[in-house]
Order: sequence, then C-alpha cells, then structure tokens
Amino acid sequence: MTDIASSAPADESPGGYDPAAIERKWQAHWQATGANTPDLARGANPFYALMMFPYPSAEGLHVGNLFAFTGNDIYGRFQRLQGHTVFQPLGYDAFGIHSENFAIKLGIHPNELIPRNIDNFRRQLQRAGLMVDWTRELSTTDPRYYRWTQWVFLQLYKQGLAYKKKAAVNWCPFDKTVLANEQVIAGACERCGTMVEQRFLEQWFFRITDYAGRLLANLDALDWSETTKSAQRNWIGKSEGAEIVFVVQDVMEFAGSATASAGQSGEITATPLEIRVFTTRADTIFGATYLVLAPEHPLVASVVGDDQRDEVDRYVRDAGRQDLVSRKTTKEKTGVFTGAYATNPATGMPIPIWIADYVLMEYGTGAIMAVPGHDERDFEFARTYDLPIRRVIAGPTHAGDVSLDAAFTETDGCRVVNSGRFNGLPVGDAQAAIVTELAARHAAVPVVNYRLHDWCISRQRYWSPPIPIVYCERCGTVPVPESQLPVLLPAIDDFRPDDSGVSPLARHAEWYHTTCPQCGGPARRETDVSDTFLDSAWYFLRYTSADRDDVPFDPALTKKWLPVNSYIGGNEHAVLHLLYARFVTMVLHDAGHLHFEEPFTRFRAHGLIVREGAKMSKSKGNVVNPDQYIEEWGADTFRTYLMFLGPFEEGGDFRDKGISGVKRFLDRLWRSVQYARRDGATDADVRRKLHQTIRKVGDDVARLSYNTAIAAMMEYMNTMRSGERVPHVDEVRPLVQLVSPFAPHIAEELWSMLGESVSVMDSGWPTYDESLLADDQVTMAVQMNGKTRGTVRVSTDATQDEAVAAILADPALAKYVTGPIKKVIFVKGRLVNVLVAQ
RNA sequence: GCCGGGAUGGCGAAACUGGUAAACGCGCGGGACUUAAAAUCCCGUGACCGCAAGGUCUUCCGAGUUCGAGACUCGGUCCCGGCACCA
Repeated sequence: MTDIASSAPADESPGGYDPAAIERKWQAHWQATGANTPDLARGANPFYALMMFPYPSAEGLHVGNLFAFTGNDIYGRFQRLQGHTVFQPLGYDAFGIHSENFAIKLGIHPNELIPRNIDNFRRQLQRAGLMVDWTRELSTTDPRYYRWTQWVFLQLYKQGLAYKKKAAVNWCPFDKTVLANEQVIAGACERCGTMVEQRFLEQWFFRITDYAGRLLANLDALDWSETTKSAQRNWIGKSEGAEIVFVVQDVMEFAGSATASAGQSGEITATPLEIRVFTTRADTIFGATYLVLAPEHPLVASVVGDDQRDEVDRYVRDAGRQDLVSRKTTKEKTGVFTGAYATNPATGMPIPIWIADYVLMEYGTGAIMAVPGHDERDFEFARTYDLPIRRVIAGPTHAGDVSLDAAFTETDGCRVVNSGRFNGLPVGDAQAAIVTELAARHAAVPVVNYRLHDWCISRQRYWSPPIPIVYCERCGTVPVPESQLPVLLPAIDDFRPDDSGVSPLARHAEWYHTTCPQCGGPARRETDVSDTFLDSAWYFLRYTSADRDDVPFDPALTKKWLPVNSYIGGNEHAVLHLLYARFVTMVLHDAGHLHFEEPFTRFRAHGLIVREGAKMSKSKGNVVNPDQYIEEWGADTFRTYLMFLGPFEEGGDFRDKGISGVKRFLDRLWRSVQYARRDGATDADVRRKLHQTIRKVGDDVARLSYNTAIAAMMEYMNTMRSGERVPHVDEVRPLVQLVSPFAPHIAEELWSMLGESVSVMDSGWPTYDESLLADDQVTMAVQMNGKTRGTVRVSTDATQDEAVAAILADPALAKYVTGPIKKVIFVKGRLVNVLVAQ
C-alpha cells in the first residue's frame, strides 16, 4: 500500500469538499441566525414565493415533491439576491381521505400517525436546505388552523353561498363517502378507482356556479401556465346559446292527475304547457324534428299520454336505477315516446316529444330540441327510432343534395337551407337572426351555460373539520357563532366510515348533542365534515399570520404580502385546488376581507419526474427516495441534478448516471476557489464569458429555465479552467453567487472561504457590464446560394462590403463564387449569404 | 370527438424574435499521470462516402412560403395531459 494522502484527489485532502459536513454546518447556522425568517412587518420589497404544500404521506417525501420544492426554492433565493425580502413558507395538507385511509390501513389513529409523518417530512425537507421560514409552518389539522377553515365556511354561509340540498351525488362504495364531480375520473373514484354510484343525500354545497363567468374571464389576464388555464377553461365549460320555448300541443288532453285510474283522464289545465330547451345551434331549428326530455325532467309526468304511461314509467325507473357511470358510458341510445307533441316555433309544425337518458338533467334545461341532421347523437337516436332527418345546413360543396348518411356538423363556410326566409344565411348570421326573431315573440332568450357544477363540500367521514352548523328544533339551521370556533373534531376511536351515508361523528351522541347558540334549547350538530379542498383553498392567506389566534389573516400583512407573487405546483391540481382557491379568494374579496380577487399572480406548473419513461409508483418499485441520494451525493448535488435533468416545466427522466456530471461541476467549483490565484491579471476572454454568463443565468432563472442556467455555468467553468489555467479569485467569486440558489450550502462555504462575512444569500446578484459582452471580432456564417459553406472572422461592426471582401480573400470560400454575385443577404454579426448566378 | 402540450445524436437535452442544428451533461473511444486502479487533466464523438482535402445527408412523415425553416403555413402519423351523450 502506498501513501493514500499523497495521491489522494484534492477533494479528500484536508480542506476538501465534504458535502455532509458543510451541509450540516450551514443548516445549523441558518437556523441559529434566523436566516430564512424574514421580518414580515418591516422587510422591504416583499416577495411571496409559494409552493403547493404537501400531503404528508407515511412513505415520506417523494423526489417529485423535492423537485417542485427545489424549483421554488431557487426562484425564491434568486429573488432574494435581487434585493427582495422573500417569504417562503411551508405547511402540511394533512386532513382528508388520503390520510384517513392510510391510518385505517395501518390501524393507527390519524391523531397519532399524522404528527409522526409531519416530523419525518420536516426532517427530509430540512436536509434539502430549503430557504423555508420554519417559524410559520402550519398544518390544516391544527385546531388553530381549522378554526379559520370553519370561519371561511361561515363567510360563504353569510353570503348565501353555502346551502344544503338533497341531490344525486357521486357515492364511492369503497371510501364510503360523497365525491365532488371533480373527484370522479371517468366514472371512477379519483382516489381508489372504485366505480362511483349515484345516491340521493342531503349535502352542503357552495355556489361556485355564481362565479363561473368571473372565474373564466379572469383567466385571460393571469400569468399562468397555458396548460393550467386551458384545463380550467375546459372545466368551467362555457357555451353560448339560447333557450327556446316549445309549446306542447293539446295540453288539456295530457295535463292532469298521474294517478287517474281505469283510463280516465284527469283535470284539464287551461295554461299552455311549455318546454324550454337549451341549444347552441339555433340556426338548425328548422331541422328540429323531435324534442327529448331527460328522464328526471319535472314535466315528464304532465306530458305523458295515458297509453304510454306504463312504458314511460318503466323507462324512467330503469334510468334512475342506473348509476351515473353506466349512464355516461353506454353508447346505444334508448328512449321512449311520450305520446305528446310540441310545436316547433320556427316551422309551426308538430314534433313528437320523447324521453331519453342521453339527455342530462344536470345540464342546460334538461331538455333538447333534437336536430338529427346536424347532431351525431340525435342522428343515431333518430335512426334507431325511425324519426325524420332533415338537412337544414349545407356546405359550400353540396349545394342541392339533401340526403344525409351521417350527421353533418360542420359550420365553417356553411349556409342555412330548407329554413324558409333564413335560407342562404351563413350559420353564424342565421343563429343571431333566428334568436332575434323568436325573442321578439317571447319564444327564445339568449343564454350562457356552464358545465361547472356547484361544489359539494360535505363528506361523511371523520378526518376533516366539522362543518360549523347546528340544527335547532326551534330555530332550524343555525351557524355556529365565530366566537365559538373551532368546533373541535372529537378524538374518537371508531372513526371508520360505514355504509349508512352518515359520518362516523353521527354515532357519537355526546358530541352531536349540543345547545342552540340562538335560543339555548336542545340542538344537534351537523355531523358532516368538509372537503379537504376547502382546507387548501385558503392556506396561502394564513402563513403570514400563522401565530395569530385573533384573526385568520392579519390585514396589514395581507395587504403587504399578498397576492402571492409566484406559485409553483403540480398540474394535477390545475382544476380542483386552483379553481377552489380562486373562488374562495373572490368570495372573501367580495365580502371585504381581501383587497384582491385573484390569489396567485403568477403560476407555473412543474413537470413530472419519471423513471425510465414510466411514472414512479410504489407498485412498480421505481420510487426514488431522496434520503438515499442526499446521503450519497449531498443535497447540493442532488438539488442541482434535479434541476439539470430536464426543463423544470416539463420534468424529466431520473437516471442515476447523470448525477456524477453535476458532482464533478461542484468539485471543480470547490477547487477553483481553493486554488484561486489572487495575483496576476484576469483574461479578457474569460471576463467576457463571465459577463455573458451573469446575464444568461439571470435571464434563465427568471423564466425557470434552470437546466440551461446550469449549462451556462458549466460552460463558464470550462472557459475559466480550460487547459491548465488557474482561475483568478475575481473570476470565481461571481460564479459562487450564481450557483448559490442551486447549491446553497457549498456556496455559503466557498463564500466564507473567499473571505466574505455576510451570507452569500444577501450578497446581491452580480451585475454585468453591457460593454463587455461582445468581442471586437465575430465569426459569421457564410452561405453560398443558401448552403452553409464555412465561416469568416470579421470585426464586430463589419459592413456587408467588408464581409464580402473577407470571403473573397479566403480561397476556401472564394472558390464557390463561380459567377457574378447577384445578391448578398447580410445579417450583421451573424451571417452572409452570397447568391451567385449559375 | 373537442382543448392543451410534445416528437431533435447511443441517452437526458440546447437552439429566446426564421440565420453555422446538436450548447451543457451522461455514455463511449483514444491519450497524459500511475507499478496498477480510482480520481484528475487533455483530445475525439450525428450518419454516410473518402487515404485525405473534401463531399452528401440529417430535427416524426408529406407538401408549401423564404436567399435561408427544428422554428412559420397547410395536410398527416404517433406520444402525454385535460374534458367528454354538456345539446
């Protein structure tokens, strides 16, 4: 064995780069000095850098989480270097079915499990060296937090935006609870994948549909990822059209008692019965050859004829028994004729009224005018039941032919035909003209419809905040006074849900029996708890005031720090969380609690980290545990590697092999500082590269292009150390600052090695000198007749003539000039394209 | 079906407003140092033809606009995400 010390690499010799030691040292130092805790009241130039808070799973922190948090951390640190006071808080979204199910699975009470998970998360997060203000940490399960979640509910209640109704709801038989529409994916429960059933239960709802128009319109002005905005637009689902009135014919024959026996018709009604339909294609009304009502439509009973009653009853019963899933996925169209006819207000002709479950009660008016010629579903239905199909729209190519072997749904360049006085009008004009004319007869009104439904917030579960409502025998529904909040979630042992459709809290009489806050008489508590998405719909308001028990959020601090400057999170919350947070913010704004109505000025969805092209999952066994990598490579290397493996907004493939390149870069950085010379001149080329790098890294970080920022720093490192060159301190020092958002621990250590006494985080962002960015010589591309043939080195401000002269002076290029020069394309400093006659 | 995002070397990826495609990193090949290895440093590395000088081709496919297209326009294929009997 030879002497290891003498041949050991620099980074293992005394004073070498020891990630574990310096990371421990600086994390302790930051904590001791409160480096990550800004003075919220006095800090100048505030910047709120928020990341979506995690659900603290028992498995611990996932690389995906760390990827997102690191991306946010870099942005926050960058803003701090730019002179902002940066507030980067973190908390835990620890209530909800997720946590509860896991607790049930492990047989541990969530009261016990959740704090344990949180401790583990905090430990992992702290190892990553995030610039998080841990003094303002929060958990949604803390009564000091959910007291205010209940307060938020009461604000909505006060505004008349919270109401209870019996409704067909999505019931998950596995989780034994109601789900919001947003939580049903292709008919299955978002969490467990079980097919969802339809049940009728009394539920609390928020009137988010009242805000649909604003939620949609505001999107245009938000600086958000396009994918996220698009997902929200789809979800809100605006469609502009009209409601059109169809009068039922011979109403007296069909109106009357549904219980009339022995074929006797019931009493006669004098008012004409009207059916309102919603359509976006009023231009096709002349092709409306029948009407369809949803099976649950309230007019079904009034319209149906005696001869058809049995058949209709059977059909409606069967449709109701079907769960929402099969109804939405079944392709074959079924229906039943009511025996009644309505008058098409455009043609004046009678058309039959049908009932079919392809028409949904929840959307529009629950009734449609069917235009089989120009709607695929209507076409299919008309074929099945042999109903008339009329062409009323023709494209530019088929002028006279009227036959249709499929629904013709095009509109571009199409005109209306077979439509009386509207014939020849383009589709758009016909729509407007027809609605206007029908409106004049009170037979139509323009209407905007949204796909968005009201937000069902009731959950028949345990692990969530109880809804702060009391039912009094005398006073009815009474909100719990704000002064009596929180309504504490009782620590009960049998917290498991059952099939009864009521919360486990309903089994605890000692909890739900209470007195009425109004009259003092006997009362019952609401036993439903609220949706977890309510917890996360306002948490960003709480952070600044996490230590306050007298207010949900301090008005002065809120005014100063909100709305959030930068929000980063996963696009899986594009619809649910972000829409609810926007809604709650608007409501609190309207109630005078907030000065803004959009909570997140800028939002960026980060990409997904995959492994060998596949999403990481426990079942595939390809989950990366960050602990192990931080152990092996250090947090700085791991953070930087995560940011280097692909564009932040697209994610990337996690491969162990790639990490070594980043480690090598940090090793080289270390040695550059360690052996930097203080004497001698700095080199002009290196200096130019440095200033270019400062500019590029700044630009790139500002637009979250972290991978290219890192590449630029590596490039500079290569320039600075090319060959055997030993860098000068002045060349290295700014690089340490540029690296610091990515690799904060090594940056602090190197910064102090350079003799600096303040933290590198507060050293400011290095500035670049515009005049040093360009060389006095440039390499221009040379093309001959559009084909790249080489390059030419000329002075930076060379004119076209000078460049051409340089080309002709170079025999390797001049040989291509085989004839007279017809034309020259000259892009200063970039390229010369010489067009030669051939 | 509708909406959004993609497709570039062996691999992860760059190219901001149309101007030298493949920066940066991994991997691979060669060299220096070493008894040897590791580490480090240097050189090379899209494909094809050629001893070389050099040439030809190349950004999913097909057309187009342009002096010039990975980028713009039209048509098509495939992948990822959202919505979906929404009238």
